[in-house]
Amino acid sequence: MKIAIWNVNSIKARLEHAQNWLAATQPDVLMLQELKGLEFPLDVFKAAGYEVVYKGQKAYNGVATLSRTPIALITDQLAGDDADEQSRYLETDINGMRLINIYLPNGNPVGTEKYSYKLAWMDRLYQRMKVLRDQDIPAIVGGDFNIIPEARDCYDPVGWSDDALFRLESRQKFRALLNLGYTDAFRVFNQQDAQYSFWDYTAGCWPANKGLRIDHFLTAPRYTDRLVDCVIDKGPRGLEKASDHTPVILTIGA
DNA sequence: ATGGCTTTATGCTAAAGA
Repeated sequence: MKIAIWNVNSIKARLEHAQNWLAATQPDVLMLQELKGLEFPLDVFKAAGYEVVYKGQKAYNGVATLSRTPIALITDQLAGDDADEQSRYLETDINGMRLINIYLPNGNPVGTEKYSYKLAWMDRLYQRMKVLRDQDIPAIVGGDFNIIPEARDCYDPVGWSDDALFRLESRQKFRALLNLGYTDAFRVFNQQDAQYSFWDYTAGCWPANKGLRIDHFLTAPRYTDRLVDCVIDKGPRGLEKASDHTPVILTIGA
């Protein structure tokens, strides 16, 4: 079973890329982040053979989960803050698998309410992932975590040391998720430096491979045991009018 | 190098992203 994640930075702007990539890659599930709109082009993806559950938002955020088999929506709200109106969370059940699509807040600039929102959001995610673990509901959490886990996941770790994506406080909260028993699936298969999923649009970052690894899959032990592969597909980032993120693909066996 | 691009919006400059 192939499960993919991709921050498309506007589904409207990336519609053609997404269609072409789906047709070429044929994942069973695709979890999209940063739709950047209230509407979602359902018809296009239904015609391609995918069921869609999504939660949009005007201008910002937005997540969608596409599947070739039926999707049941568990919740589109991350527990812990009823006043949170940002569309960043989609928890679904697909064939008995709990799949959670997240767009974790960026958090910059540090020291603002954006940063405290990020940290609080990570605490809420921790609580949810703990509840699922304690209730023996194995989950796969995938998406744009906006977290650089380690120095080898960043082209300039010193320069990024006080950024909300890499500062110690953020990384500690990411490690706390792992220490619940979840695994950063990519690192099961690849120990190399400079394996990035995002490259800034500004001049030279993509050709110079100045990137970040911030799009992740965290797997509960039951799924970690079944991991077959986890790869970054750099292809889409090299296209004209690309998203600044590229897809990551998880393969899981029976 | 001080975001050097890219996207969206009760839009034509500002805000957000990472």
